[in-house]
Amino acid sequence: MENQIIEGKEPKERILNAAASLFASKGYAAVGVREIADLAQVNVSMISYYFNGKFGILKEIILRYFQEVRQIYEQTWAKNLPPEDALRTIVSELVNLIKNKTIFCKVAITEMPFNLPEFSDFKAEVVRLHIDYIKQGLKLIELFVDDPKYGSIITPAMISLIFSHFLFGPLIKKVWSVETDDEYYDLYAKTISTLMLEGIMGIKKLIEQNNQGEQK
Amino acid sequence: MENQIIEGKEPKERILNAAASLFASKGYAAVGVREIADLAQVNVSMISYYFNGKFGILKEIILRYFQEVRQIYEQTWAKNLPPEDALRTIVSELVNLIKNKTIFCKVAITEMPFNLPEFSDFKAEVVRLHIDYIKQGLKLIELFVDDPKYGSIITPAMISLIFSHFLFGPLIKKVWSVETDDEYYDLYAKTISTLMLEGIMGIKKLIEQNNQGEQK
DNA sequence: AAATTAATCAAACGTTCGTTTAAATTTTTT
DNA sequence: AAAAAATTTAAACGAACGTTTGATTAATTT
Repeated sequence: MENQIIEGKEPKERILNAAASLFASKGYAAVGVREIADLAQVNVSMISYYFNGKFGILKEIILRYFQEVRQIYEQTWAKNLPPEDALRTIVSELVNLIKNKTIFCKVAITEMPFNLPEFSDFKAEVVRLHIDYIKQGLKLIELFVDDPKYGSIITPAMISLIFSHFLFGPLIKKVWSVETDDEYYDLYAKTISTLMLEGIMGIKKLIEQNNQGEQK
Repeated sequence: MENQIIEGKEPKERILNAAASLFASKGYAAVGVREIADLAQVNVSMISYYFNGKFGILKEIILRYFQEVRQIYEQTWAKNLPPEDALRTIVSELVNLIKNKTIFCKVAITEMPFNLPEFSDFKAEVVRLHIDYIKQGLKLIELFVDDPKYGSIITPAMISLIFSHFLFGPLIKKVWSVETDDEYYDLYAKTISTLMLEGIMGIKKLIEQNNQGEQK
């Protein structure tokens, strides 16, 4: 992930892209505003001018991420697909989103587990803002396995599966090198969705076996 | 994740625990040494005395994590289990490790995607140090699906599955609340390993179907 | 008990942090 | 063309950063 000088475009977009690149590489808190300004080739006070401060950049990135994800969900629901196809489509579209906007998505997802004070409030607000389609996503899982306990396990699992290559892939890269072209990401999406679906079917079977065991 | 004042024990352990708690909550870079010292009830210069500085704490945490994981792998190989049982055991043991040492494991795993300069060298060294059992872990996946492309997808997927509840669970908690007792984590381990195994079997089938398709 | 080592402490160091301020410059509007 | 608005700039602010330093205290060794 090279931190190339961000050229062209408007200063605001340059700041956003520079910051995203740096946040994805080092994490939000480890990046200073002067570093962002240098990379974006702007004056440091422009960060306050355009984004009301450093945190404003992070907010913008995360809002954009959630907006993109929302769009994918909404477009998939609009197709009225059967559950399996819906899940495959969502996974495929999400992988595509992450592939095309790796940096933005990585920033959003890697800041999720942290509870910085100012960030907590914002995170709660974003979840509230998007709660409708998050719930619809959960309902999709419930079409397969209708039990909150399993749902609460499977939903985070699905998120992390989709992101797994982008978060942990580089670490494993030390062991082998695989060409990550478009074909790879197609295979990735197919593999992840297969893993999800077959896994969920296996869990469903497990539950049914347990229920039969309990009826005897 | 409450940042309780860390009492008792030796100062060194108190610093370690305080730091781990704060790193897990906010990320390494967002935590200052004075905050750690306050929480651990020590003088700030003791961080340099005992750990040679802030980064030394992070190194210690990550080394301990990898050591624990290594132990799990080694104990599992020593049992000479069939592949399915081996995978289930590893998942179950890893989930248990993370449950019991959530904070330490979370710190280790959430810093993985970042490339802080001093951290990159250390990360590369840790991977080199543990490369033998990392490779054995990859071989376990290859017993199911013997193709580097799939292996390079499935292995990060397995890591992220195991951690999914601990990273993204709190976010989903806004939607529903589930009692996370010991029974929950047993179910979690069983669900994750089932999802993995059934998913891998599904991918295996997919590959075989593709190979049959290519032979015609 | 005295000497040595280890642990703890307060203060300081040099640097960096994000934000603010007011002036200068550029762009847009009248 | 002049006025207003927007953008950019350099400098400064107050705070925080991680580490170092040397003194003090406590623990261990002789």
